[in-house]
Order: sequence, then C-alpha cells, then structure tokens
Amino acid sequence: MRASTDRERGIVATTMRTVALAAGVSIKTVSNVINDYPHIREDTRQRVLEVIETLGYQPNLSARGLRSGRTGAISLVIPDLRNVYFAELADSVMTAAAKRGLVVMIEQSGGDRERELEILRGPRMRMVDGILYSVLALGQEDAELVDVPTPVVLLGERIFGGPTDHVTMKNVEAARAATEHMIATGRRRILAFGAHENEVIGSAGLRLRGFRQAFDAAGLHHDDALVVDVGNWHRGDGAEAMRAVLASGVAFDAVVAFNDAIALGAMRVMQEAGLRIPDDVAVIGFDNIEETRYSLPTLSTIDPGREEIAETAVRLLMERINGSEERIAPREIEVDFRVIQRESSTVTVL
Amino acid sequence: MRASTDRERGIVATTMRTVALAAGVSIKTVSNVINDYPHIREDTRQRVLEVIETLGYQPNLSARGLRSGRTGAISLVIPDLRNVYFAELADSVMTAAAKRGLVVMIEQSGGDRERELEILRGPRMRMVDGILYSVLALGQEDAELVDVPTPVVLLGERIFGGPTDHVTMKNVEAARAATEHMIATGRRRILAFGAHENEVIGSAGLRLRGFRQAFDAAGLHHDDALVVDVGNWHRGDGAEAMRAVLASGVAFDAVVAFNDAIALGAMRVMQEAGLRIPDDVAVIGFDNIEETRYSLPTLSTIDPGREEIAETAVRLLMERINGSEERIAPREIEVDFRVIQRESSTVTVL
DNA sequence: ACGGCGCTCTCCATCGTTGTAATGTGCGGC
DNA sequence: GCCGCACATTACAACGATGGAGAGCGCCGT
Repeated sequence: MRASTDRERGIVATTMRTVALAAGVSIKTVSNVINDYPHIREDTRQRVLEVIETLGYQPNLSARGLRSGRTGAISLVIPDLRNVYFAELADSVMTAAAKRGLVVMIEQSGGDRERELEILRGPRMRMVDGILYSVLALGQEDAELVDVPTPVVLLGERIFGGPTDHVTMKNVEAARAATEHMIATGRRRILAFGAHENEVIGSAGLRLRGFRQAFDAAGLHHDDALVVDVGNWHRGDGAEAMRAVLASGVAFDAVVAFNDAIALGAMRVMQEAGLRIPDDVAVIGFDNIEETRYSLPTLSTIDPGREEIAETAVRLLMERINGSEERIAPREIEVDFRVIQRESSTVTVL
Repeated sequence: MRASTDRERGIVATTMRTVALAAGVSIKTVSNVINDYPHIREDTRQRVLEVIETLGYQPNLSARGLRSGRTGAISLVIPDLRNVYFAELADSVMTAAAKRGLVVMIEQSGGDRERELEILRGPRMRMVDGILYSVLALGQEDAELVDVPTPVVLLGERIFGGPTDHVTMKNVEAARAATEHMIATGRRRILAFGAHENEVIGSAGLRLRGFRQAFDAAGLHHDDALVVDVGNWHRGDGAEAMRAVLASGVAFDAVVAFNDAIALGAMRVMQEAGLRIPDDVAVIGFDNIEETRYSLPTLSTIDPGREEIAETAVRLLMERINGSEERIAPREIEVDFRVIQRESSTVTVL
C-alpha cells in the first residue's frame, strides 16, 4: 500500500514559488526574507511577509535539510523513558534544545548493547544534526565505536576519555559526600546499596569508590558484608535486595543507595518489616527525582545537576555542530552536585 | 556563526551516486535495490548490496523526504514528560511506532493553551508524517482548530466528535467500576478526589460522572461535601488537597482519586496524620503507573490500557497517512480498562 | 526469421530550498 | 555627464533521492 501524496490528491502545497508569484518577486527574495538577509528594501520585506501570512506558507524542512545539510533536530538516546530519571533528563534536554530552536527525537535502547550500537549506526542518525548518547551497556572498551561522523556528546558514566565530548556528574565526590553525611550523623554500619561486583567505572563503580573514600578519610573500617549488589537499579530490584539483607540478619543503621528508585524500593520493604526511618535506619538516594519530595518519609538524595547536565550537553553539541570547535580535543565536563537533606536522614528528636 | 558543511570540510558523503559508480550501475538501480523493486537480477542486487555494505552507505533521509513527501517520523505532543503517565505513554507510543519503522519526535506543551496551538501550526509539524496529539488545555470549542493538513490522531479527554480520529479510555465506565469496587467493600463516605468544578468533559468531568453513576445505581446518596477539587493533578496538589480535607474535619472512609499521582500524594498526607490504609481509608487511583506497584501500601488503580491506546493510535495514524482511509469519517475508539485491586483497597482481616 | 513480450536497467525530470555569482538600480562625487 | 559603489534583486545550479517513461535484449511462438 503506497501513500497517496498531496500532489496526487490534487492538493498543491504552498511553496516559496507560490509566495514569490503572489508577491511579485523571485523565489530567492522570499528565501532572503525568511533568512533575514540584510539587503532587502523594507517595503519588499513587508509585502513578502504579508503574503506568507495570508497563504500560511511554511518552509519545507526536508528541502531545507537537503540543501543546507542541517535538519534542526537532535537525537537523544536513552535506555528507557519509564525510568523516571531518564524521563526527567529528557525533559531537561528538550527544554535546553527548544531554547535553541532544536527539536528532539528520542530513541530508547532498553539498555541493550546491540541496540545501542545499532541505533548509532542506523540511518535515522543521519536525520539529525547531532546525538546525545546516554549509554548503559557499552563500556570503556567500546569507546572507539562511538566515533561516528555525526557529532556526539556522551552522557553517563560508562565511557571516559573517549573520542567525543562527555558530560557527567561528580559521581565519586557525590557518593563520598552522601556517605560523609551519614557518618556525620553518627551512623557507622552503612549499606553501600547498589554496588555491581567488579565494576570499576560506571555509576556503580564510581559511587562505591566515593563511598569507600568517605570511610577511609574518617579513619573508619567498612564491613564488606554491607556492600550490597542490586541488579538493575529498578525499584523492584531495590525491594528484593533489601528483603535479602533483612533475611540475612546483617545489622545496619543507614543506607546509601546508588539511585532513588532502589532507595524507595528498599524503604518500602524496611517499613513493612517495622523499621522506622530515619530513627532505625537513615536513607539517602541519588538523582533527586520528583518523587523523593513526596515519599513517606521524604527521601534525602543527591541532586546530580540534571538541568545543568542537559544544558551543557546541548551547548557542547551545538558547538560541535557549528564546527567552530573543530580542532578542539574531546572535553570532559563534570557538573556540580548538591546533597539534599530530607526526612529520611534527619535525626528526629523524640 | 555558520555551520561548516561536510562538503566544506572536504568530507564527501557517500551517496547513491558513489554506490552506483562503484557497482557499475545507474543511480536508479541502486534506488531500486534499496526499495525492493521486483525486477532486478539477483547478481546485480547482490553486487549493489555488497557495495552498500562496504562503503557504509546510508540514504539521506532529507532527500528521500523531499522527493517522496514522507519522512518516516511522527510527532507526539504531550503536556509534560515528568508526569509519569505521559512518560509511560510516550514509551508505549515509541514501541508501537518502532514496530512500523517510525521514529518519534516528542514535543512538550506544558499544558499551555497557546503552546498547544502553536505547536500544531509550527513548521516542525511539516517535518513529520502525522501527529499524535494529547491535549490538555484545548477544549471542545477548539475542535475545528485541530483540522490541519497533516493527519492527526487525538488522545485524551478534551475533545470528542472532532474532525480527527480519537482514541481514549472508557472514563465514565472505569470511574464507575472503581467506585462500585469501593461501595462493594462497604465504604459509603467516599471522596471524589480530583473533580474540577463545572467541567463536563475532560478526564475530571467524565470520571466524576462515572463516580456519581455508581452511587445512583446503588440507590445511595452522595454527599457533595465529599467532592474535592484538586488543582493540577500533580502529586503535590493531591497532598495539599488532602491536607485541606483533613483540616475541614469532613468524615470519609474511602478515596476514589482521579489519577495515581494525587492518590499517592493524598496517601502520604493521610499516613502522616495517622490514618491507616486501607483500614481507616481505602484508596484507589487511576492510570496504573509503575509506582503503584511499589508504594506503601500498594495502590489499587484503574489500568487504562495504555499500550492498547498507543498501539491503536499509531495504527489509525498510519492508516490516515497511507491514505487508504481517505474518505472514512473520524473514528472514536474507546479501549478497555481493568480494575486492579491492591493493598490500598483490600479488607485486611485483623 | 521476425514480431512481440517481459524482464532489467537507464535517462530525465522533479521535489523545495539555498549558495554563488551576476545583474540591475540609484546616488554621490568629480 | 559619466564612473564607481553600495544596495536590492535575480538566474542558475546544486543538495540526494525517486517516479515515470522508455531502451536494450533475450526468448518464445509462428
């Protein structure tokens, strides 16, 4: 089944040609008016603009894209929109892009390695001027694969020092600050909740490193039994891992969760088990998703500077697209974080 | 600052021309191979495919779009990705679109009337083959404005019987079923939580209608003091509205919340106030967002058939785009819902 | 042996826009 | 009165792909 085009239906699109005819000028003059070419007589400009208004003319972006090599669209590749952190990131990216007149195409990879690569190589990527690439399955060893003709800005914690610009949060420092916050309020048996065995970089690896730094700096020993692996960092994984911890009988008085979703999942399980938060167990998460302001209790967390990450990433991407940064080496940018203290880690005075 | 094009940088893109030259055929033959034109000798096809592979050729989608009038992209207009319901809807839409080889551009309207109209009229809409339009601020009186040249499928509850196809859930029936569920478990003083004064259609109006039908059908009277207006249906609005209800001293034993976010916000406030759920107050929401499976207690809700809505909407849109449904009158489709019973409305045996 | 047919492939025009270069105007200066 | 220059506008050729028409050629039937 073929599409019937407008033309076949007898509908003729209004193009620059139509406008030019109606305004009694050449097509190029119409183009010049639209593109703010300086040398146009004021009355000509007005006349053209009026005709454009009357006919409701709108430029054909495919044609413009073909001719100019720019589409005005960027692509955002993320694992999964259902993950609130990525939905909020997408929101921030779209806002930053809109400011620059760009539109955003979102592609979900599902955190699948093959799909992450496939997306990057697919013809869709030729439809956009640049790519924001938030990758979950690729790793440092794949760095070279990210070197494609289209400008790419990498997000996240999987690849460092790759061939492209990279924007990320201060994972180590943030995890250390979160842990120090717990230590400062007198907690000692603190779960490192969300570790991934043998991961050195990646969010899990970096956050665990920061976590350990806090203990080392305080001259305290950390019991390895308190390092908890939490599968995929979804809420359900957090719940499940916490159930296992409780069943194991390990004693603990605080949780540094490596993202908010697993913190919330764990909180639920602890509350079901009759633990009081923060009295029995203090909790802090990572990401500052909206829900942390409304959970019971409200969840202390690390604000990773989502908006700044998005804004910076879009800016770097635009610079690459505009080519002015042609010869500049790949840039690594770490944006600032904040520790946000809420009920889940506040010492309540009884 | 102008973009330096690939050409200026001395990079020559591989086009069909390159491929044709290398394979020793005409450009059109390459095109024919790519588009599965039937009459091609097998060895020619193979040769062309090999060259395509070797050179890593990828079609220029702007050119194809210009020539064929189709871009292979559709647009999804929603109020806000940070709203979990819409993020999940976007996910479902993208999945349905991907199945058909389409890519999705997301536009956020912020639920702002002017912006909703502006998006529809903007030149970006000419970059896509069709639009899924989930509208929050427009109303029935704007129905005609949605009649644009690009195919549109409307989502949501703001406009019925408009000039385009429309996919929505069974709001009235679902709200009635939710309310009947509460009545069946012995609740009588039930909050209609999320009403909007004077709204007749729109989610709030329809759900309130279903709510009232349940009471009428059971031969019960419903106290108007139990109809609660809840601003914008964000979590914070739910919390705030519930605080006001508690402060007013009105007695109630159940809440039918018109979406999950305000249900969760209200639950939190009730729990802070020492009310037990479901023992003192039973709660049911609307939307079946992921979080309802993990809240404490888990939240009963209405599953609105999100995936089916997305799948149907994309299908209808494709039919319109393909033009085979040219003369068919606008279609109104209501997909089925399910009542999902969880802890928040279960009678616990003490 | 030749006309005709069906398969394969090519030629040409075209989609709507913009960059480049060239042309056409009006004005001031000498 | 003519030249030069700045401004204003236009002609033309691309960008890369596809639709349509038609050309070559092998094979069949007569």
